[in-house]
Amino acid sequence: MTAPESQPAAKLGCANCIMRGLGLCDMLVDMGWEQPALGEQGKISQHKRSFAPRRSIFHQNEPMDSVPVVCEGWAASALKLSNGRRQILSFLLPGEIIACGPLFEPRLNVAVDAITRGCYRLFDSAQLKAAISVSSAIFDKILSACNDEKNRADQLIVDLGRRTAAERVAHLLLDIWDRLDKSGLVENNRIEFPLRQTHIADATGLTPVYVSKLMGEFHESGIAEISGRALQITDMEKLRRLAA
Amino acid sequence: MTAPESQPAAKLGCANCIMRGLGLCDMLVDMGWEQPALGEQGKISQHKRSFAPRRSIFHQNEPMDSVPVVCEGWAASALKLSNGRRQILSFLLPGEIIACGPLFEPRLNVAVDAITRGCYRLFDSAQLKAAISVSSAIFDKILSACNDEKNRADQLIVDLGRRTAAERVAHLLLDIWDRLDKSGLVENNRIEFPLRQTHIADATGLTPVYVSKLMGEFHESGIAEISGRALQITDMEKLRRLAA
DNA sequence: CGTAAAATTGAGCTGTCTCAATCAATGTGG
DNA sequence: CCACATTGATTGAGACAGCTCAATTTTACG
Repeated sequence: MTAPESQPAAKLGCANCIMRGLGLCDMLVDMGWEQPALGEQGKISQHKRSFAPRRSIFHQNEPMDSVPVVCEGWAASALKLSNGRRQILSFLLPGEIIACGPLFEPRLNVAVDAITRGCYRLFDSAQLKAAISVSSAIFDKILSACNDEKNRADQLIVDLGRRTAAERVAHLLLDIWDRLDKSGLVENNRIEFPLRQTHIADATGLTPVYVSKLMGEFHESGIAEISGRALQITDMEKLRRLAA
Repeated sequence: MTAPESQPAAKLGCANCIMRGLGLCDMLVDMGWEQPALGEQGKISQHKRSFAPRRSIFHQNEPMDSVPVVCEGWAASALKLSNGRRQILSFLLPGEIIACGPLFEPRLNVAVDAITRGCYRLFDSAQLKAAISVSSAIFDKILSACNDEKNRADQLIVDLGRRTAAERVAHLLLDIWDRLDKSGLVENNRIEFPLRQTHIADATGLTPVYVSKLMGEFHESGIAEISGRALQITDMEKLRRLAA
């Protein structure tokens, strides 16, 4: 399925990213990706595809020669084990690079699952690399995005290795909260929050059943609550203290 | 303390790395780091420092404007929590880059602790970046080293989130085994193995006490054994099966 | 409105931790 | 080269955080 695309939509047709001031799309616009220096026409070829909720978007180790970026909707990158278990590595919010891996090797090292409906774009790896070596601004932007990816991975490692279940969940909620906050998506102390408890469990190394119990406790003690498709943090200070 | 350095020692004075065919030092030699194109004199400035066993080498978030590389000895990169717990992110073997972080931000995002005695070198970040943008071979080598870092982090995340204690330990042993094997450092089915059980515990998110019990079981069932400063794998197939 | 997906609840179990004591190994100074 | 000091490993008893299984209710969605 290809989403309808009527107008140029802020050059890249990635209006959403630009609106939200996030990530790669607007970077490529800002950084002059249209310069003739960058190749024939100066265009970095990119395709737009949409995805349906709960569907698999990419399989683990799928061959891939471009860098995928979420434009709308939420997704998760994960690794899957032979016994059917999965570990979510990170939640992918609109505007975020799904994985930098394909810049350096010809495949995607993770699986990507859709959470909501949405769409993504593919930026050709070779052309991106060319752009990187031409513009030191693009170099910095893209590579520090990879670096952020690594830093978040490290944080998750500490969480899983050395924190209790409650701390991990608290951390996850705050992480997502803060990311959306930066894009001005907090309204009335609430954020859109389409994650199911299964997602939280797979991201924190816990069981859905136990996540349910923890969220129940969070609710009881007036810390935070998920309902509808939204998360409300009712006692931020307590939550931050909990996350240590 | 600065280690004595009598001869040029294979250009970079990093004979050990070169001998073992590992990592950054020999890359810089191979890739023509001496080309005049790379700057005044074409030299990437680098300093050599030694470290004592069990000492802290770098503190978390220490300001840093160069990329550190282990030349001799073993070290570990870790994150530390306020409650005194630590999570080891990776073990650093001779020739390996300690962290790519300083290429992209002016500080080291992790703590680094020595395991054995040894030494490391610092390569100036700015000069490295210049080298990267000049040579696409250096670009590929360094950035795919960062990419490997990320891939290993992802593996660790799955381990901590979705595997049992025994599986994690098995994985760790095999990981180190395979890395040393690639450098031809397996002799008589044994490798040098200077890790204490505390290190294994901090890397796997377990307790030293429990690691001791697991290693006891591994020994009992003829799978693997640590003694002296060496690891011997007595039933590789069983161990690999255990690691799933 | 009906069906599938998600959340909740309770009972019982187990993997891993804590605490504490002991023993072995390693390193240090006299 | 020995005696001591320090660091690391082992063992056992008991506790508990988080899991499994299974039944039930709630929510989401075509």
